[in-house]
Amino acid sequence: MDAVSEHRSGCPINLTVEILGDRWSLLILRDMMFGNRRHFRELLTNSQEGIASNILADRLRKLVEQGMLTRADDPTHKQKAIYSLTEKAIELVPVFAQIGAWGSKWLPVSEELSIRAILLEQGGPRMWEQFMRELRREHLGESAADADPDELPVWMQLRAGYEAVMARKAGEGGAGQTGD
Amino acid sequence: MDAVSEHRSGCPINLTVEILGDRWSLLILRDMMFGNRRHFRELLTNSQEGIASNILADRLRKLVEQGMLTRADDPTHKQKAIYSLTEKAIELVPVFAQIGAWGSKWLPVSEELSIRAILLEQGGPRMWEQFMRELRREHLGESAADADPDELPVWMQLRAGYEAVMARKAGEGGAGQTGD
DNA sequence: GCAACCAGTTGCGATTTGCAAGCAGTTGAT
DNA sequence: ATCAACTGCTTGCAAATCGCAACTGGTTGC
Repeated sequence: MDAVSEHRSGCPINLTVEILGDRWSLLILRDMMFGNRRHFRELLTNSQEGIASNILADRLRKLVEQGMLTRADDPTHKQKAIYSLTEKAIELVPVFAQIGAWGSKWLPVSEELSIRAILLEQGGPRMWEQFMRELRREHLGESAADADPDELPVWMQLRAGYEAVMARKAGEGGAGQTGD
Repeated sequence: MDAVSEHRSGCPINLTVEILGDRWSLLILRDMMFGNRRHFRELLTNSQEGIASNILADRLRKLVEQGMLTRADDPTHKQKAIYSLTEKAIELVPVFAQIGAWGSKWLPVSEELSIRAILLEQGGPRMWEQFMRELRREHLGESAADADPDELPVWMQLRAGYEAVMARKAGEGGAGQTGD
C-alpha cells in the first residue's frame, strides 16, 4: 500500500476491506465515535475488547495514514495527543448503523451494548445525519449553526438508552455497574 | 469461538468484526451476492483479488459454521458443491450497500467496479429489499409470488449498468473486455 | 483411455498477532 | 525537590495466520 498504490482491485468493497478489514480498526473508530475517546490511553484502557498497546499504536498510525484520523498535540499536556475523526471517517456512520443493526439481529449481543445500535437503527437516516453533524462539530470544529435546538443530541439519546438498560438490569437483581 | 462462545465482547460491531473482520470473508460474500458464484472453482478463478485455494476453503468452512452459507451437493456432478447464502447473509445487503457507497465516494475505485455500488445506493432501501427478495428466490428457493412483474430485476439493472460502462470505455479508445 | 475439471489439502516461509515488559519523558501533589 | 502516577508509545518474543505453489483422489466428457 505505498504511493504506487498496490491495491488488489478497484472494487469499493475490496478497497474498504483493505483499510478496515481487520480485527481492530473498526472497533477503534467505534470507540471514538460512540464512546468519545480521543486519547491513546482512553482507547487502550477503556477498550471493551482489550486491545494491546502495540496494536493500538499501529492501527492509529495506519488510520492517520489513510486519512481516517488526524493527530494533534493536546495544549493542556505536552505528552498527550488528541485524535480526531475526519469527514471520511464520520461518513462511516451509516455503515456502523447498518452493521450494528445486522449484528443486533443475528449475533449473540448483550442488551446494554446493543441498545445504542438499535436506537440508531430506529432513528434512521435522519438521526444518522444529525449524529454526523454532532461529530463534525466535535471533531472538525464546525459551528453549531445548523443545530436544531428542539432536538435532543443523538449522543445524549444513546447514552440515555444505555443508562436506562443498565438501571433496569440493576433493579432486576444483578449488581449493576455504571460506566461507558 | 467454540460452543462455550469465547467472544471479546457482546457489542454488535465487535461480534460482526469477529465473523467478517478479515481480508476475505466479505469478498466471498460479495462474489456470491453480486457475481452469482456458487461453486468453489468459480469463486477461486473468477476472484478479482486472487484468493488462494486454501484460504477460500478455510473461509467457506467458517462461513458455513457461522450460518452465513450452506453447502449442498450438486445433483448434476458428484464432485461439485453448491454454496448458498442464508437469510442471515442475505440481510447483509444494506451493509454492502452502505460500504459500497462509502468506498465509491472515498476510495480510488475503478469506474466499472463501482457502478453497481452507485446504482445500489441510488436505488435506496426499496431496491435493496427487491434485491434481497431475488437472492431469497435464488438461494433459499422461495417462490416468486411476491415479485413485481413490472420492475426489472435488480441483478439485471446492475449488469446493465456495468455493461454500459464497459461499452463506453471500449468505445472511448482502450480495448474493452467483457466478463463479470 | 485420457485430458480436463472437481473440491479441496499439504508444506513451508513470511507476515501478523497478542502478551508482557519497558521507556523517556511530563504532571501534580506533597 | 521528590516521587508516584500518567503520557504515548516501543521492544522482545512466541504463537497464530497468511499466501504461494504444488499436489491429491476422484469425476466427467470426449
